[in-house]
Amino acid sequence: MTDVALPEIGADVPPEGVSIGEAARLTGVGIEALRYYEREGLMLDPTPRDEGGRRRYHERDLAWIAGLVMLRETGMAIADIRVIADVSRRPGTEGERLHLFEQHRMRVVEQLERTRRHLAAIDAKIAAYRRAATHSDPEGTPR
Amino acid sequence: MTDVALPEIGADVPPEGVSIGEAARLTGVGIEALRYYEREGLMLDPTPRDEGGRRRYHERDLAWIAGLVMLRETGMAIADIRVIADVSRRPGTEGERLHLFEQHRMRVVEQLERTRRHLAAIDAKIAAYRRAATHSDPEGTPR
DNA sequence: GCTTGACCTGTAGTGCACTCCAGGTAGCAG
DNA sequence: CTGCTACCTGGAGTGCACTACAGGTCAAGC
Repeated sequence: MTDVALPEIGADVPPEGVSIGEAARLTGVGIEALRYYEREGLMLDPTPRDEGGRRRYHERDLAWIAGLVMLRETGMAIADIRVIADVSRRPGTEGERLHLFEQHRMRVVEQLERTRRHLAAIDAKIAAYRRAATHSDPEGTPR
Repeated sequence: MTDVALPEIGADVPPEGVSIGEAARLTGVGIEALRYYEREGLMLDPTPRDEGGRRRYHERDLAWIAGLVMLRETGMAIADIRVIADVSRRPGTEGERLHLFEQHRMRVVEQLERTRRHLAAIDAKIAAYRRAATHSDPEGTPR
């Protein structure tokens, strides 16, 4: 699993940019998905092309994609990410963007707490099975 | 918290059980999804019926459904839950079940860490936007 | 000059997890 | 008896996020 933090990719991106294949490798996203994201308007601008019409991803593009990954993996839908991309394209919308991120943050925190509770339940189940395994305990054995 | 093995619903379930509508309300799952889960073999047994052929959910059924919700919300696929349901139906498979839960636990922990890192990234973005908002800082402003 | 590989576009297909629908039954209120 | 509501079945439909494919271009290596 590629470790994609945020703005930084952790690899040197040449000033002429990288190919879509390289971008896929660096971000962990997959070529088809990168084109799909672009089609869906998730990129800030259409990715610039070389003379032959092939996409060239620059450092800021990769950083943005890392942000997309972050939003996707925290459960934001493509349509909602598009909203963020749309406002991010327009200057003077910093307050709006802040609001969107704050909103999303709340959902992520909620989700995190929920998952933590579920993890505790899993731990309880594991503990019960361990007890059942060691001193074969017919009562505490869960289904 | 009385029973460690079976998670609690937090409502009294009458001994004759509850209807599917009530079960949906209590578990938060939705009538169609409950029938779907049963069709897909996620329930331990086919839900018992009353004289008229309508499903009656008892406490242990609701507890099991709560477990399904927990597994689903931690990202386990229906097919994988079916595997758990299948082994849980067969006696003497406690070791196998333990293994399945331990495996899932690892994935959940990984997911949790990933989400925590994403949350930190979101916080960083929010902080940057806040800085940009207060003392209009053209450089540190993120996209 | 030919092949290979990576890329391109536009469109179709896939997998998953539900969700809806048509057409029917059972029990209860008025 | 007549609605009305909640439930039933089998099967079709939906929404989402990709993913695959057909048919083509282009640059580099042999």
